[in-house]
Amino acid sequence: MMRLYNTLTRSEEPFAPATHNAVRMYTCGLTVYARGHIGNFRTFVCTDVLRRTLKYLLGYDVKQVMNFTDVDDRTIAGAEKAGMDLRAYTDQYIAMFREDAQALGLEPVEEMPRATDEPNLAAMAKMISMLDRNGHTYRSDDSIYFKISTLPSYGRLARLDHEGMKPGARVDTDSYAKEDARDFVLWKGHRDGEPFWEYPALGITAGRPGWHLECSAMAQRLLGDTIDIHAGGVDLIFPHHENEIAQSEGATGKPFSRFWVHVEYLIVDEQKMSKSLGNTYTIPDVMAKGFRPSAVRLLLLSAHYRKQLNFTWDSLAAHEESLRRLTDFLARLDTVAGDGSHDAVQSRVDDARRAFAAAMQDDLNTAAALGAIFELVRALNSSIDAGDVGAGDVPVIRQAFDEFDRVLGVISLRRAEDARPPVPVDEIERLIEDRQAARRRRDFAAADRIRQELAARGVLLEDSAGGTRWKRK
RNA sequence: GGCGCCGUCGCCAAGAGGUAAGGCAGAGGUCUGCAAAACCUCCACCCCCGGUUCAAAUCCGGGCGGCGCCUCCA
Repeated sequence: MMRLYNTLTRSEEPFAPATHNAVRMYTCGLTVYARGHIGNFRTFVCTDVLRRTLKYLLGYDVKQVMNFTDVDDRTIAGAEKAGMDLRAYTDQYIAMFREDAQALGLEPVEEMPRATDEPNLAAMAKMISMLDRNGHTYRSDDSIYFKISTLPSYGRLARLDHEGMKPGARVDTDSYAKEDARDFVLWKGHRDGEPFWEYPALGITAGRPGWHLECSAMAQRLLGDTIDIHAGGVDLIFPHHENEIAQSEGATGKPFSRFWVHVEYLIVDEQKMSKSLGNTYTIPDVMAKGFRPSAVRLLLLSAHYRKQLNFTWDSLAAHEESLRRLTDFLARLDTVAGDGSHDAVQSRVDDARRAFAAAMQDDLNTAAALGAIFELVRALNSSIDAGDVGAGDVPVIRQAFDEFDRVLGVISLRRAEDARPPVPVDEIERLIEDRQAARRRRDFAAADRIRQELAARGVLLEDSAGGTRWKRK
């Protein structure tokens, strides 16, 4: 059974879904007022690996919801500034998210709801009316607030004591009128020029949803009252997730999420990467510097998800190299010539599979899992050199790597990139032919020239006994 | 003022009582027309000081240093 750290209890706990074999998982997605940066994507890559571990390693069915926040102060301000309709404005960033998600090999999740989709707004309105009925709300200045004092368990996730945040704590200076500074808004009263919705039958006058409400409502609508895992970045623990719990549990009286999983920050130059600090890099930024998304994915998985990871260009370059080691090894399997199969190889592969699975089940220890893979690579490279690997072993080895990669999703990603080299494949193949002819007539100057020209265009050639292979730089 | 995390080789990073995985970089070697790849060898008393223990990178106490949350934020 997998062990997973639960922020709610601040400890690792054995994880299994509450019902049957199906995991219901919600991930807080992106607010679509700008292109997501690789810090945002750290969370999404980690939750993707969690999802894949649950699915492919543990055999659960996974139903995952990841939302887009497409109505809030920033999206509204951005749309206004751009002179665009809110929906059209946020569409752009959703499209970019999808591009980047694909580039990083994120497996599509089952649902990607937007806050402003009508069924979601209706669900939010319904949730407010449930909170009304349970006495958790009040109205002020056309807005609707959640009254924290009505919910004694408030602050349990973030471990905040109700009185604790006094001197030095910055107080929310929201211009909406609240009875208590710590109360939060469920529904913001309509202001000129802003989009609004209303549900008079439920006593909800013109306005728009507060940020926290959408996640509670959409999670409930699409996954049910109690879900198995709720995930997001550590920065969401407070106030976002705390408030989600207040809303959902205040409305239903049932526990909202059994596990809370939080991914630590990606930092850059020893500071958190965030849009407000202006130190962000996006996938296009990374590609413009000549790096590939697969290397970003590997970098993001190179450290445990609950530890801060300091992003540097040097470490991205290092991961480009280590990924190359992996793909070089897999390419080498094609050249294995010997016959038969070997027990020693099989058991070495089994050891690695066990180590990999154990690491992933140990609170998603991707760094240790990668260690197991690289140890296997060296052992098998060594065995190949010694002639101790036969053609009969190759499928077993490939199967193991397929298994690793279904979970980590990095090798297949790199292979997809490799399949689109900067020089057309038929041209590469023709040049290899030309070069082989030159080598046969021992015209090494001509052969080297061809290799250098291709290298300058981003394609490397490697000679071996079995022939010449090419790869992307 | 309150709460929390972290400090392991030049860089990245596992390990969480039994004597330091892995990747990148580096040095020497084998192989090769050359190059690349690959392999072999080399490359760490785990921030400091105390304590507990037969045994501590791992536990406890105290320092020092870094980061984060309590405000919008993945």
